[in-house]
Formats: sequence, structure tokens, C-alpha cells
Amino acid sequence: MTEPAARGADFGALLVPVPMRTAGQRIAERLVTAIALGEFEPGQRLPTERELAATLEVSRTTVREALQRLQAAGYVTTRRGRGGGTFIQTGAGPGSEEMIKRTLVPAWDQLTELLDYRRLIEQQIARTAAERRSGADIETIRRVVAEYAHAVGRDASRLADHALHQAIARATHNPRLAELSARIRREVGLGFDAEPYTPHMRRRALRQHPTLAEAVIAGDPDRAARLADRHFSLTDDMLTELRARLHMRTGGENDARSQGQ
Amino acid sequence: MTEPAARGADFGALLVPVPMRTAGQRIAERLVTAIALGEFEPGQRLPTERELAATLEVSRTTVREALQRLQAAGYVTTRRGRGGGTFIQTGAGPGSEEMIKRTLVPAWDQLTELLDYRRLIEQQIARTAAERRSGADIETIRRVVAEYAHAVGRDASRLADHALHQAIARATHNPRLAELSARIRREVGLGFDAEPYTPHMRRRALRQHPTLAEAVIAGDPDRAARLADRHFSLTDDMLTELRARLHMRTGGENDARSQGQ
DNA sequence: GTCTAAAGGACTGGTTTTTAGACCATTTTG
DNA sequence: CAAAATGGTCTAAAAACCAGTCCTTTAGAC
Repeated sequence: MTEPAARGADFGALLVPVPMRTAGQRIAERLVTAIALGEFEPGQRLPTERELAATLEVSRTTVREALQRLQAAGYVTTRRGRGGGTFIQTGAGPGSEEMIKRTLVPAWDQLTELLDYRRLIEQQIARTAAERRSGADIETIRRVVAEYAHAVGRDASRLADHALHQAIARATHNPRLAELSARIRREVGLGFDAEPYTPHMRRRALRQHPTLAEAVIAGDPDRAARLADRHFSLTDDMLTELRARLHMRTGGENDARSQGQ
Repeated sequence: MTEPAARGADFGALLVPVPMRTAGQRIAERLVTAIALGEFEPGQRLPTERELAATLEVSRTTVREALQRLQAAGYVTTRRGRGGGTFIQTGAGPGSEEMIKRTLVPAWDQLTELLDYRRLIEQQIARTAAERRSGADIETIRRVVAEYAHAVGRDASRLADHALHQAIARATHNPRLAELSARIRREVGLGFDAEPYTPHMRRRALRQHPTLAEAVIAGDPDRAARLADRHFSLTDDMLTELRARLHMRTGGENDARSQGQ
């Protein structure tokens, strides 16, 4: 569709706006989104400014700029001194829901598209893994599934989840596919290599993981694909719930220029 | 593995850099994507630098920086004077693509891996397209298949082939998947000296294309996937041909099934 | 031909953003 | 109390970006 016209074609749609947000703004938005998706528990401490600067590959000044935005918006508080740091503000009031909406809505379509992308890729990964897994793969997958069952707490769960999907991705014996999977998962985590997380989701994942793993181990591609498809729609469901809870509308809402400060 | 430290969450291993791309880089990437997706016809003229600066809301300096990147990478050429401008490079010119080829052309085992990767991705694309294609998609696919049959010569065939697979990729209604497909096809094309074409291959494609298209149109995911799988497993022939053409040696025989990282 | 308009190319000066680093202030821990 | 770990502050320099001016090349009009 959209055949380019003879001359003076319709660049319009695909090549127009270039938002020039500063690094501080982008980092702040990323963190707000992460908070909205439940990446952090209330009261949880973020890495130190110096750590963040190092891992985000950005100067500490920039990190501080982002954190100060969050602080001003009431998402976090900071404490000085040893053992201090930046802490997720517990029970961000209804006032900050507005902020979440403002940050989240413009990115909504993009997020949905990304999750769909991941679902399709992971589906194919599961299918291929079921076709190609070797004895060593089976062993690894078994071990990792067991570890997931024992993991307690959200961080441990995330690591175990990551390990399982990585094990399956590697069982495809195509490094590029495995790398793609890892990259998408990282992106979904909004830079935090972690999924949106709720206890409810963990229970579901806990049920689904062994089944998926068994399908791969058993060498049943279609079943593996079907299960992966269902498994990776978890996040979709969560987003839907979030949208309902925030009474968000994802229609036009094309937030144009909000040149703060 | 990577036991979380006693204190606080193990962000250290999980955080990922925020790439601080400059505006020039981002614009260049956007254009490369659009070109890879076939948004432009070869030889087509982009808007003038001054127009681009206005519509992208950046300075002309920044636009020029982006365009110079594209030029250096061989995606576009520029002509000065009245009626001049920036033009999409018609695929044939291997002159400036030499450099890209050098960087992209993988070692032997990596090429094998790349082709396998493509096969898996395109398989999933065919499957998804068969599930999601709309009436408009069907129309486009029908038209493009017909065009392929009429195409004569190497360039025309290649363009028609590209058009068909792009039409199918778009029928997935996931832009990222379509982009991935385009990127892989481009990389494969460069890896094969931009001419993976023999009369024999064309005859085969001429037989396979309508069948694949019909499966997508008919909405038969499994059949579409199977056909795509077969279609994209011309790899043996291609590899043999490539080896002959480039007098390549298979090098270190790094088992492509290696568990990198 | 000559002239003019429309393009890219090159430069200048100035503002904002980002960086790297040193140093200060505060708080916990040994 | 001393050490260590944290956020807070400041400065100088680099990089990115911008707005504008002028130059060079080229096609088309006269």
C-alpha cells in the first residue's frame, strides 16, 4: 500500500517530527514508566547516582538532573549520608497518576507494538527450540526451571525468568535469534532487564514455565509455540489492566510540545 | 549465577545504557530504516535540506550531518545546483557499498548463521501474515505477485522479489517485524554481492512465490510457514554459488552452533 | 550567450547540554 | 572518633545544536 507518488512523494507521514528531549528528560520518563509498570516496590532503593551514571553511560550530572525531576514530581525521595540514596516514594498519590498518564500515553502504541513483536519472535523461538534442542539444552532448561520454582522475591524471579527464556533461545542454536530475544527483552524492561511484575503474574508464570519447557523438551514445536504465545501475552494483559485502572484513552492524544523549563 | 548482593537489588547486572545518540544520528537511522523498508523509489529525491530542517524542526546543520552519514554509507547521493538535491541511491552502485560489504560480509560460518536466521524469521512472518492479512494486503500481494511474473532481468527481478516479501511482511501489521525482515534481506543481499540471482533461482522463485502468496491470502498459517521455510532454504545453492564466486575459504570452521557469550 | 533561481557547501558566532572531576556535607558503621 | 558511603555543589571544557550569512554549482529563462 501507499505506493510512492510519481514525484514529490508523501514523505509526510513517516519522516516528520524529531523530539529533541534532553538525556535527563528521557531518563526520567523511562523511570516513570518503569514505576508505573510496577518495576519497583515502594520504598525500594535505586542504585546510587554514581552507579546509575556508570551503567547508563551518562554523566552523574545528567543522572542527577533526571532524579531531580522525579523528586519534584514526587516519585522518589532522597536521603543523604551512608546508606542513603534515592527511594521509590510509597503510595504515590492520585496526583501522580496524572503524571504517569502523561508519560505513558504517548508511548502506548509503541509499547503495544513492541510487545506484539516480542510475542511473535518468542513464539518462533519456542517452536525452533523444540525442533533443535540438544541433550545439553534439555539439561540446562530443566535446571533453570527448577531454579525458577525456588526463586523468591521479585529480583530473583526476574533473574530466573531471564535465565529460562535465554536457555530456550539458545536451544535454537542460532546466536542471532538468541541475541534478538535478549535485546527485545531488555527493551521491554525499559532499560531494566526485567518484566513488569506482579505477584499474580508470577503465579501464572510459575504455572506456565514448566509446561512451556516440557513442550520444548518433548520436541513438540506447535505446542511450544502455542504456549509461548500465551505466556508472552501476560504483559499485554497487564498493560490492559493498567490502562483500565488509569482510565486511559490511547486515541489521538498526540502530545506535541511540552517544553518544560 | 550472578547472585544478588546482600544489600538492595541487583541492578548492576540489569541496567542497560541509555544511548545518547545525537539528532544527526537519529535522523540518519530513521532514513535508513525508511529506505530499507522501501519507502522510497531508487533515484527519488528527498526534500531539500532547508525543507527537511523545517519539517524535522532541527537546524540545517543537523540535517546536513545526517545526510552526510547516509552519503558516506552509500544510501544516497547528492547533486548541487538548481534541480539538485539528495537522491536515493539506486541499488546497483557497488562503489560506496564496498565499505558496508566489508563490514557486513560475515565470515563463512556467520553467513550460514545469517541465512538460517532469515529462514526462521521469514517463516514466522509468513505465518503471522496468513493470520492477520487484511483485504488491502491481499490486493497488494496479488498485484505484486503478478508484477514478479512480468519482471525481466536481474534488477527487475530483485525489485519484484523485494516488493513481494515486503508486502507479506507488512501484512503482519507489525512494523518492527517488517523492518527486521527488510534489514535481514538487505544484509543478505550485501553478503551476496548484491546479486543473489541466477536464472535457475528465478524459475524456482517463480514457482514458489504464487504458492506462498496463495497460502497467505487463503489464511493458512501452517502452510504459509512451511512454504516460506522451503522458499528461504535456497541457502545451499546460494552458498555453493557464493563460494565459487568469491573463492572463499571456509575459514576457521567455528561451529555455527556455538553458544556464544 | 547572460541572468536568475534553486539547490548544496562552508563558515561564524553564540547558546544549551553534557561531561569529567574535584570538593563539600551528611549520615551510618566499625 | 574515624572511615566510608552517600547525595550536593561547583567549575572548566567539550560537544551538540542553532540561526544566520555568504559562496559555489547548476538548470532553466530570457
